[in-house]
Amino acid sequence: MVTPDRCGERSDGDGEVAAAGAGVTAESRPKVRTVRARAGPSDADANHLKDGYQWRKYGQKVTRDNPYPRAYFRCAYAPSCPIKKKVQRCAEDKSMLVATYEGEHNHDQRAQSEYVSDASTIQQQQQHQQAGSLPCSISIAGR
DNA sequence: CGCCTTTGACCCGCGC
DNA sequence: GCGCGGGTCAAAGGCG
Repeated sequence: MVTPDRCGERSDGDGEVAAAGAGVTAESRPKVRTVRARAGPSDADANHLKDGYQWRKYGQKVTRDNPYPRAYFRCAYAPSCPIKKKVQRCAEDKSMLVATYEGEHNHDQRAQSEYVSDASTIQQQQQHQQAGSLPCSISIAGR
């Protein structure tokens, strides 16, 4: 897809859900990471948004918040993964996808090596996540 | 043969 | 107490 600006929107550190770190403590800051990714008009990006993990779609529902259907994904690589992923489009920008990651992965992230050419890069990505700044791990732009 | 995707229905929780 | 919304699970079909 023509999405060179992979980090065009950046997740500004859970700015959507956590409402910025302004006085936000671990209590008001659940393990929810909201990542905004630019996707093409095609649903292919939303249906197979590969962030480095294997996801299995387990449901789709249309909410009143968004005129577009919201997709629910679970980690298919590790059934015991407590993480949950919700993907929905921007009501104002159908070309933008909002991925909400609830929880953390319970298994190794080696699946990410599929899209990362260097193992050391994985460590950098993990460090970035720990730091709280999501480096736009979405690789939809790679398509 | 295996895995993944899609649709529908059901259930639970919260709000008024 | 009732209603609405959201979320999850299950089954079937299709494709690789």
